[in-house]
Amino acid sequence: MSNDLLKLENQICFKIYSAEREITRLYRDLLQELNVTYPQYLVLLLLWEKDSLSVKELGKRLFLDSGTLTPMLKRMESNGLVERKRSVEDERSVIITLTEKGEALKEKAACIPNQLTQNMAMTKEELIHLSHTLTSMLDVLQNQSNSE
Amino acid sequence: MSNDLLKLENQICFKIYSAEREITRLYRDLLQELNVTYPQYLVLLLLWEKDSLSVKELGKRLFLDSGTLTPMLKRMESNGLVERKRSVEDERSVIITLTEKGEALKEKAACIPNQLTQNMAMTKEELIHLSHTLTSMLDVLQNQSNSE
DNA sequence: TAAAATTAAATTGTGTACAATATAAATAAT
DNA sequence: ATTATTTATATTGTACACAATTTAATTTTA
Repeated sequence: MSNDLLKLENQICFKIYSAEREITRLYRDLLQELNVTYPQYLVLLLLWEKDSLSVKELGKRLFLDSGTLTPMLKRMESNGLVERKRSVEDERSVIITLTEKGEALKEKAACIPNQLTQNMAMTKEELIHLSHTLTSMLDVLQNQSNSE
Repeated sequence: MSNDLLKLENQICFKIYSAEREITRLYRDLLQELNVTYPQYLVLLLLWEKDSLSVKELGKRLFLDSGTLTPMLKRMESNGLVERKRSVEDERSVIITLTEKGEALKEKAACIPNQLTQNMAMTKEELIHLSHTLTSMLDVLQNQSNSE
């Protein structure tokens, strides 16, 4: 393999690593008013779409385990955004539901995607192509980690 | 703006967030033998290229501040990979240099980019295009954060 | 040159991530 | 039905990441 290609791949990984932090920073600014972090916002997005999800379901959708989710959901609970209740049918499961305050944040958050897209300053074509590239990359990477 | 576009942008940010973690996981597996993390590997890459860099210089290249670097470099020091010494010319600066052990890891790490590229399973054309897209995105985002 | 401003690291505190392990509930197997 | 296995969370410990503040050294400025 050419040295150029090795360097290129190194650069791409570093760029993805850097891009993730830049995007998190963008969201941090926009989410400051809502007093939530980007991962917490991701949880809210799922709950706004369909309230009442188990920790397991959230973890499956966000690719996060209970070691990350449990303390995060407890923080969201103590901030009054969600409630955590053991499922009646299956006492192993914990069901997360939105409080009124958590539900109400949806309106406040409505402007965020718009602002973010403006900050990213990419054409629709670029966005679509990038999305496709990342999807095929994730398909490969996530299948690797699931089939271990 | 169309709702599709808003959703698309949401998805892209989440994909970048997910891709970063998948790549970190790939590196975690490959770097396990070297007993370093991906951010530590990034520091080593810079030092292997040019030994003796200040914390400030490392932070500038990696977009990390002393709050992240100081404890990380201390861990690398206690693992015997680098040395930390106050600069003689400017006592505010701390200069990081490789130990023999840190220098020796370079050989062991030689196979990593190759293995990683195989795992990413992308064509050279895709890699180049992705690199360009991320570069222009980072140019915009990082200039925003620097010009605040 | 003495005071003010700037700079480079370090420190403190909060919030992810994740490996490894523990715990308790549900399901499968004998 | 009892035991074994699996499953869903929780816990523990390590390592980033970053905002905010502190400390000490260097420059700038009055």
